[in-house]
Amino acid sequence: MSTFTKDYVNYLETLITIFTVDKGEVKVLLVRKSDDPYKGYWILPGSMLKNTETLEDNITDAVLDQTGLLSVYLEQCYTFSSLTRNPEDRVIATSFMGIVDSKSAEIKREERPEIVSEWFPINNIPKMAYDHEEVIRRNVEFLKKKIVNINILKILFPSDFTLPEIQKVYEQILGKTFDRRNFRKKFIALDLLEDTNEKNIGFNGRPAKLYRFKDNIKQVDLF
Amino acid sequence: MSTFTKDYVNYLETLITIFTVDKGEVKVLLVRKSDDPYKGYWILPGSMLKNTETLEDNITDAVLDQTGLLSVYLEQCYTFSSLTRNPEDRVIATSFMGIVDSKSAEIKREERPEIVSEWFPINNIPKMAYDHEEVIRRNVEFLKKKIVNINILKILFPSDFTLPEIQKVYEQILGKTFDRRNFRKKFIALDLLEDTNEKNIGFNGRPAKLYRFKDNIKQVDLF
DNA sequence: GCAAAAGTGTTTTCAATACACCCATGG
DNA sequence: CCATGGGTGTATTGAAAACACTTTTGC
Repeated sequence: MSTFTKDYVNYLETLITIFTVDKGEVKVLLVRKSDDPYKGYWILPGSMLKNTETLEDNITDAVLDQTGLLSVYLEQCYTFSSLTRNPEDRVIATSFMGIVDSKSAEIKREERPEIVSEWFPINNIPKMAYDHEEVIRRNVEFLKKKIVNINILKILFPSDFTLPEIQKVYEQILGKTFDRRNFRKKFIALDLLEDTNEKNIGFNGRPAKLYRFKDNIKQVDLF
Repeated sequence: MSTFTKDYVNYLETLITIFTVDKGEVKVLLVRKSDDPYKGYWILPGSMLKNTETLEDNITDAVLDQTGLLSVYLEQCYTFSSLTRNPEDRVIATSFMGIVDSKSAEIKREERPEIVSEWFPINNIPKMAYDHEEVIRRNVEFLKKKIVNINILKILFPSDFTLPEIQKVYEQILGKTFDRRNFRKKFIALDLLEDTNEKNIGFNGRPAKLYRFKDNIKQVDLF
């Protein structure tokens, strides 16, 4: 560990793990690092905190700059302060969890082709720079606690969706499986859904019914 | 808002809300501020982070210095970055929640009479400096989520305790009441308790049975 | 018509709740 | 003996879990 240039912290950075659901898979958004150290490795979006901004302002701007995404749902997760997490300088990192629906994600990508970010399934994370793999792991744990909340589901599924889709998302994030009949029974009993009277055609097997969330739903926790 | 001396953060500080249970009451440990600004107001223990330490090391040392308490159970809660939270400089604060049993707390106080800290019931917090009242509020919310975990109970009640005592702690922290019979039934069904065959004599009414936690108990959540 | 995935209903089990009386101590 | 607080048992309710067959589509 090199000596630091002053007594108190040099830098505080933000990092964010943005989640989405793409074709039934839960994915996170990563950026490829183009310079040393860790050139070619992947990193989480984020930036150094300036004295004129809050952590939340900073990460909101960084997300727009580095991923093109606007209006991502944000929650602060954890602050990492290991002395060895950055080999060059003393950098503390505050991590956030972000949520965005896949349609918004796609639109932004088309508008900003220069962005070198990519979505990775949470079970198939590439080689990460610094301690970012640990940061992702902790943010996934954080999401596990939050996914029971209906608000996050509403962000992941702003438009029509099927019950099997939502069930698969729960199964990936919570790491367990549910009985289809019991899952449906419980979800419908919550009285959050509106039947669109449409079907999810074009796939194998019997088409699933499409639902959407009702407008004014109370804040409830599932599971 | 004054201008800052450089682009990146000047200071990162730690703050801790230490909880204990004293005669059935849930309390937090506060320190009286002896200099301006906010002279005479109360503050949370904590200190400025140096480049040679982690947040966790820093808060552990600060707790020992400022309160005399050793071996406090720690969990990081939240990082506060409002531009106006400190009127003198840009200071970011990472807050921790701490837990200590009342017997350890008392012993340390007797050994360190110069310490100017005091325990306050969580429903009767004095005038706090800076944004420390908000920090306490958020840390109490954090404790609410954690008190369901048996490990924290084991720290609060290392030695013999009665079921009505534990029930009262839950009621204070969660802010609701429980039926005595159902609380007891549920707690005993968890198979965490060992009957000491002793009674809590010297109080009004029928003496309560004294219990202790079994040695090798699995990690479970109540409620 | 067959493979693939979705929809549906019933029974059982267990935890949560509601509730009233008796017991042990201090004063 | 009485006030105070602690201990105990039962009945009800509701949610969770276990479980098998039928339906609709694509090919």
